[in-house]
Amino acid sequence: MSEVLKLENQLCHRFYTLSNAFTRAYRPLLAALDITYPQYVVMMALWEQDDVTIAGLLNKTLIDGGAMSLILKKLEQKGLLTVKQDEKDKRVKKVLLTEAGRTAKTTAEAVPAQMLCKFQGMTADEARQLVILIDKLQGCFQS
Amino acid sequence: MSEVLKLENQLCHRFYTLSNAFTRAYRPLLAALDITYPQYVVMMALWEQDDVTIAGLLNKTLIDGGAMSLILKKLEQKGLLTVKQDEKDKRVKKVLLTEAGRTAKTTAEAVPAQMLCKFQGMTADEARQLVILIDKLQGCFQS
DNA sequence: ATCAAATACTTTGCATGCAAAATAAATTAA
DNA sequence: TTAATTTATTTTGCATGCAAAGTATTTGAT
Repeated sequence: MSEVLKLENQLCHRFYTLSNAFTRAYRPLLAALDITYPQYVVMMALWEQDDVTIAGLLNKTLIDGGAMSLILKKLEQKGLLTVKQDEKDKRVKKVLLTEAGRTAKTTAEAVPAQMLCKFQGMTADEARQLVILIDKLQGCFQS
Repeated sequence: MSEVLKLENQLCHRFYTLSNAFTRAYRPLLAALDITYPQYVVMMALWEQDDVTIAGLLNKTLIDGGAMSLILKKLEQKGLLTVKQDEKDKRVKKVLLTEAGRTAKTTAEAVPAQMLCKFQGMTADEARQLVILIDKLQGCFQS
């Protein structure tokens, strides 16, 4: 049997599995905010920098463009943000946090610590090393 | 600004991003087989071990149960596998590769090498280290 | 033997992710 | 200036992923 096609030898399958595991693990933690994981990613981007274009959000989050349209509608319905057209360039839309959206950040501050609790099996050094290697892999896709 | 909510500090976002990048990168490579990435995962599992139950496939691939039902239907339509009921326990279904399914493995053998071409930026040692650390992280979710 | 609890799968409803087509507006070229 | 092209965003059609509900079949307990 060829080793190259064995599932346990696939780096891709590890990322597939862990990405899904993260999404599932975040769900209960995000229940207090009533948002999904991708919506949380958008909110994190906005908490860092407000009043950005949708293209800017796409670049930062690397979320699919089609999905972003829906996600922004959902977050707008929940009252966490608003979308306004740019005055100068009517093609462009700017995304702004509402007061509720800014307030939600306080609730969200508790989330990362809760997630970190699950990772007692790893040392801080190992986690740092992991990030370095993943970023190196990430670089392989850009080029 | 609290560092804990910054997107670039999130391990989860790296997995999210890379998992999606893998799926996109596989698409052109799997075009010859006319299957999607999750379908490829199922096929890899079957090429390793044939005549398994659906529960067995779920355990091995960690694909969602609901999704698996659809994926097996698609692969059956494509003529790569068949599903038969177990004689002894009628609740159980066994998944079998067709001759075309087994033949497809030959075509698939070329895929891993093509994917590896993209990772010239990483040394084999770094890749090994990455796998070790990811598996350690994986362990955190099981417990 | 009979009924409740456990198993193995499938179905459903909602939320993306992906690629490609469609819109609308701004920019560039002729 | 007008038409062709580019840019920003949305829409569409298909394929999952997730949780929960639904089915069918077996096993277990009384």
